[in-house]
Amino acid sequence: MLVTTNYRKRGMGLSARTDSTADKILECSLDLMSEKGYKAVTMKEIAAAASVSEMTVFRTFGSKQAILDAIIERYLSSAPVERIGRKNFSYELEEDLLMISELYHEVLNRNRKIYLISILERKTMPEIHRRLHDNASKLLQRVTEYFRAMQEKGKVVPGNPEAQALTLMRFNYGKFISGLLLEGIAPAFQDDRLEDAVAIIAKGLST
Amino acid sequence: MLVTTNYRKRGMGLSARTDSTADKILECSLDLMSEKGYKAVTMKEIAAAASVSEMTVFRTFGSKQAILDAIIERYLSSAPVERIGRKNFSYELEEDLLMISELYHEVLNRNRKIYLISILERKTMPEIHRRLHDNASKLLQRVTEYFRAMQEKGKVVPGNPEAQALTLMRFNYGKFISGLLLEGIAPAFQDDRLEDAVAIIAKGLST
DNA sequence: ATCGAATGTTAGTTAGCGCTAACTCTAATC
DNA sequence: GATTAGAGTTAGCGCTAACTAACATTCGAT
Repeated sequence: MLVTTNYRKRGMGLSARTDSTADKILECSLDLMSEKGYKAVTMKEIAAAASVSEMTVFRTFGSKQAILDAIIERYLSSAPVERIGRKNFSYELEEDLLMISELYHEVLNRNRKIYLISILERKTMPEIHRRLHDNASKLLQRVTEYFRAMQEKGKVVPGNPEAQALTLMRFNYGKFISGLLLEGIAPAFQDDRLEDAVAIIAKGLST
Repeated sequence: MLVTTNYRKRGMGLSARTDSTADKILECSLDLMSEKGYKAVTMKEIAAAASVSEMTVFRTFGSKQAILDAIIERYLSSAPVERIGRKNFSYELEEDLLMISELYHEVLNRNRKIYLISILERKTMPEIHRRLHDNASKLLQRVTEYFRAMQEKGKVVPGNPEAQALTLMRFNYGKFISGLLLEGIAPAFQDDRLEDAVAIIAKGLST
């Protein structure tokens, strides 16, 4: 009851005061939770990581769950999928596919840690995962439309445009996730250029 | 000290008795841990899921960690990567890439739940993740060799063969993981044929 | 210099979890 | 029929984590 914590009070208000304490706590919590999962992170750990007393964490956010909520609200940016529109296409296949892929990786990387949390907590808090997925679906739709248009122009091989879009996007997703999950476990590949892979896929799709 | 649990005693012995109790516990633990992560699963839950008393779980495995160990030992099959050898290739590009992709998916799906655990616990127990990764690396090596050979035959476009192999494998990985993580969250795509995507990639790689 | 807000410190409470102990029940084996 | 192994029941120990309360300290703005 009346759990209007300090954080909420400020968060709702005109605020915009620096409040680096809450920031630090959020960032450290994001780091920890994306590594070990919500349940496995303790308030003590969070406090220590943020170089703050445990009490401060409770005073600032009120509860552990509230921290996660704040993280989502703050860091899960409804990515710039909108930036892909007809206007941006050059209708040069390879060029466009590279642009799309780069944008997708930008989105994925921006939400890197959120993605990890969403994977770890996909069963306990499916909303997070669903929100990210919805975003990806929108992007897939746009790319599908693009392929449909390109087929009409005779610049892309006939076929189910959604399947074509999926081929491209799944490659990109696979590249992203494998990199994400292998961080600190295996060394990254050298000479791992996105352009090369996109060129292969573009060639496979061109007429 | 002297923690030779019942399980170990039996596991080491000539055993092979049905022992459906231990089996049930292991299976249910695998399900639960692959959904929520090791830490978030309780012994009570496991016992309930296996329709067994909590004591039985402790008597059978001795500890929670021992259950995870048993799961790994039992279910993490060092996959049939070996089944890909020069012998199996037809050196018809599309045909071979499909065969490779199907095999890869078979391996991934066999270890489905283990994969999930390895993702969830990649920071707390990196060995699991590393073992799976090593396996994938071997497969990647074989595929890389294949592309090198095909380049020599003039059947594949010149270029870094590892990059070419990565393009194929990452697509497959992306397809697998997205399906895995979206289980129960989003509906699967209809008309989602592996052959179509492989055909695109094969075309992109062919001379 | 004073006041007040933000933070620290300390000492709890509560609840759940991993795990143990001791006893009971059941059913197949000898 | 007695033995025994597998499983259940109950009680509880020790610990840790989330969270609370009360008091102390710091420090910048007035």
